[in-house]
Amino acid sequence: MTLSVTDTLRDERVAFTADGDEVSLYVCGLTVSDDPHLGHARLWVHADVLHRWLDHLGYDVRHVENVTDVNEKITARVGEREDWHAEPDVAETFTAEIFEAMRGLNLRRAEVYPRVSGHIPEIIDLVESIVEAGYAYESNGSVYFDVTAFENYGALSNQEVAELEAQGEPDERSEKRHPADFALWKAGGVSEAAVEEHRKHDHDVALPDGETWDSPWGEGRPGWHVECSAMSMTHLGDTLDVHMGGRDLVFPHHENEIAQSEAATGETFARYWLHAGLLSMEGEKMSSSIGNFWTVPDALEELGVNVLRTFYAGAAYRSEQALTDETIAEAEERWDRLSRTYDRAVDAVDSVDAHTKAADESLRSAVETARDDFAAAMNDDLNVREATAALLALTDAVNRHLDDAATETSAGGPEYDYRGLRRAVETFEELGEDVLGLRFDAAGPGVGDGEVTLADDLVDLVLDLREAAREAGEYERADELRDALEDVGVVVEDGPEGPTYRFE
RNA sequence: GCCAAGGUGGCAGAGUUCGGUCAGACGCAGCGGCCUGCAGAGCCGCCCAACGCCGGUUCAAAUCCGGCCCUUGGCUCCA
Repeated sequence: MTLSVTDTLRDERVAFTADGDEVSLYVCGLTVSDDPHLGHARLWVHADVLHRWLDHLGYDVRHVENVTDVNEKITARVGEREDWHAEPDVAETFTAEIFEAMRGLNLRRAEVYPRVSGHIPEIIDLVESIVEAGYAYESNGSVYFDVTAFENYGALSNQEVAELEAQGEPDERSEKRHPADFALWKAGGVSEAAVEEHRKHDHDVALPDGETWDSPWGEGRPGWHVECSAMSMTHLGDTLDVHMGGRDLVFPHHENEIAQSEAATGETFARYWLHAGLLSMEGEKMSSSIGNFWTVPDALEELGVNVLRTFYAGAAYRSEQALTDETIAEAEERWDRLSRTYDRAVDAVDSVDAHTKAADESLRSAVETARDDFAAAMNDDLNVREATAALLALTDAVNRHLDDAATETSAGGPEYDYRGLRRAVETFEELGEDVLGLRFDAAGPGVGDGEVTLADDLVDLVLDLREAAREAGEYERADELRDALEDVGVVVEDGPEGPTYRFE
């Protein structure tokens, strides 16, 4: 059983292979001009799950994710805050924010997060190589890629060069030989028009023109597309294994990356192109420019990392996914079900009855089935919903076993299948935590982890009073206590072994 | 206009690579039962129900081919 993925360039499902144990993964990262939102997080999480699954399969993953910190949208925000004196100040603010968001999402760290501002010499070298190879030309201090010179231009997005319309700003189009040629190096600073266009608020600061760097063609700024080529080849070599990004980047960004990189090296740029579907909200894609977005910090605060990641695991990476109240509610239910069952199983394994030897063959075979189904689903183009379904099927078996063990017990307490339960717990941890990136140990949103001791004691105190009332048949009094606890966010559930509670 | 991705039950969402094992999973919502003092959680069952439309290939099509309609994305910054 091997991993297969959907490759955009070949436009089909293909078997994934790597030379040796190492896999290079490049994820098209963010332009740090705004808060990261749940659309960005969707790509991050799916890339993270791929990273984790490759780890699980025994590969050594070399993961690189760029940070675009040179961009006219960033320049446009200079002066919006008092400490934003220049482009790097704005970039620094949002870079810090995305790193924090990534930590909150429980993402495996990339090996390196290269920044454009730290790779200007590499970018200039790459542009020079492209010019020398005859695929680019200088015009008024700018350098443009000649799309007619690159035979396979359009292969990724299935477009004919003749059909393509002009790219770039109107004032640079006259410098191009073909309207679809795109800038590798732009002369001068950011144009006033570009800053005006991206400016969100009126403020008094004079229009900034952004950072510029010296180059063989004079002062200027790198083109957007060439940055990714330069940074990925710098850190991962001429050919990388997996290039991942949002579907909205297929054209022109990724098309141009292929053209630039392969023009310069003559080598295949990326062996597999994976594109994540977009996240929609109210029928449109979630987008900073449309304004229909939910920021990652806000969503983490409100839902927690587990509900979010369960939500993302509800649809395949390459599909579109809708964010609605219903789909969020579904994710909450799915996560609750997983975590409640996990907690029950852990409690049983840790209980004084854990040493009992009763073997439940249906539990044990359910665990192995879940593991097989999970792996099959992941290998099938990272079908995370099917993989989650395998874990949910396991919750059925675990709960059934726990129910049976509790009811069929004779004198000495429930008879758990210790080995079976332990294997189930390990399965939740290996597949749910290590692969899907869930955190069974993490408290829900709004509840700190380290400070529950006093709260626990107080809840226990109230529950003791309630149990006394129940034993005395004073159910009205008992229900009052339960309602009072619920009012402060403690949900009480009676079970065969007495009441349990959880914080909401 | 050109390119791409889609259109599957009340919702959401797999399946299309390799036509039959699929008018199927998982889940949400809903209904019934067990359990419970009640509730919740859990378990069991139900949900008579859907493959955008038209045509074609085939013994057989959600899956392949052709045409059409609709949605979303890209062609300008975009994960």
